[in-house]
Amino acid sequence: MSFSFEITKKSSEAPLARVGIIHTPHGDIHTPAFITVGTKATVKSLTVEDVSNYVGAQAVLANTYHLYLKPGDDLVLKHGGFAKMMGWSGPTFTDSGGFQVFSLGQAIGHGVSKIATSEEISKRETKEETSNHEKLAVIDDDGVTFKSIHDGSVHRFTPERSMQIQHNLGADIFFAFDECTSPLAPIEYQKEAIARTHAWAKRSLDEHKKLGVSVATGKQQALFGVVQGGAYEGLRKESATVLGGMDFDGYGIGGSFTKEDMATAVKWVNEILPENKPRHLLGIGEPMDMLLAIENGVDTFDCVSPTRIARNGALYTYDGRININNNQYKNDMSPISDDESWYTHKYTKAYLSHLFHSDEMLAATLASIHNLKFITQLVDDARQALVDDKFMEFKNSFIKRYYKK
RNA sequence: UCCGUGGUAGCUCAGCGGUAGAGCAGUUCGCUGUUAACGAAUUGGUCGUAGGUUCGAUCCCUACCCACGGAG
Repeated sequence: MSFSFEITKKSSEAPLARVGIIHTPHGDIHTPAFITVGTKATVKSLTVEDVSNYVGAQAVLANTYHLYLKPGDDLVLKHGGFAKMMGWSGPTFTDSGGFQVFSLGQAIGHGVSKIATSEEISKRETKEETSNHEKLAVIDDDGVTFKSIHDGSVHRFTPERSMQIQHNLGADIFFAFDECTSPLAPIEYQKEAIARTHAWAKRSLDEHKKLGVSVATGKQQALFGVVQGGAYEGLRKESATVLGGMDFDGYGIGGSFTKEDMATAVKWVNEILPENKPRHLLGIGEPMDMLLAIENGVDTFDCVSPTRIARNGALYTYDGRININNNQYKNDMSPISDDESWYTHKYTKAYLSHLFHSDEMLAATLASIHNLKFITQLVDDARQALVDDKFMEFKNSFIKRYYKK
């Protein structure tokens, strides 16, 4: 089976929202779907059985930069791709390394997130000057020079190189090499950056066509272009128009956003992108953000948040986020999750609290299973609500309960 | 019984004439295409007890109590 996308239902309530199926050589993805992140070919602290049986994940996303450095894409290739290496038989994605352009470049050392509040953006000058940290990613028009996070060795990524590595990694769906910009970058810089990203998109596409099927899997891979443009309407629309005109199999919506109106930026883009191709919102995974994005036509998501905050003791619940490390849970005999069908129903909050306070590895595992299940289930439920023409009701009741203060 | 060393935050310890600090633990917050089992903030102490010297003692002196080591 090769790659294709079919829309099985358009929402009667929101003009951009839809339900669909992404067909890949390794199975179908029912959309909207949350894609679990496994950066280094592992969903941190979980086995693939946890990921499929307890989380119910449909697909896994790994990272080009990290696997290229360790263990090396040649070694991943020897396994027949990263999915085989990690024992995952379902659909897979790889990110291109474009996010590391930001996270190891502008972001490093001064705690800038790709999502900034409008207040932070208005104070951008003061924040940008505090760059006493050496950048590990330096951009030029042809590509990016990275310094390894492991040993400082120098590595060169170009669109072509990213494609070659991703062909070795063998994901069903992979992304063009792009430049993820800082939300604090001024519009002049964002303009330069999307010009680069568009040129790199074309080069990515050309190289992918030249390479043919994945050497790792022998399967045809689907390439998604990545829309940039930050929080600027004109740039987002321009990027969607330019990339939408290229022959990609689908689209990633990447880059930085303003916290308060991410959904607006998604809407600008999705009104322009070809309707019949899937849209992946890169690196977004907070409940509210996802629901608004689904409403505005996003099909898939990936995000490190569920697993990262899990390892640090934060859990999603339908009544909002909790920190299981808090004193009140030491004696809380209620189950981690209320739903009896969830794996984490069998354990008490007091037990998980104990595991965290004792620095036990199982703490990360149970918390990660729980958070991934929560987020995956949320998107699955949203999909069902779309099918049932009850999306707005579903969204509003979830938000009312989750964000009540 | 004698000699020695030491008793400072819950723990391990630093400080040494001007009424105290660190790390960890504790408490709380933050993490959105993973440089993250990470980062940040913050609560804890009449410095073993009782005297003495001194303008002033956690610090110097004496006695006592406790712990550890050595001798017997």
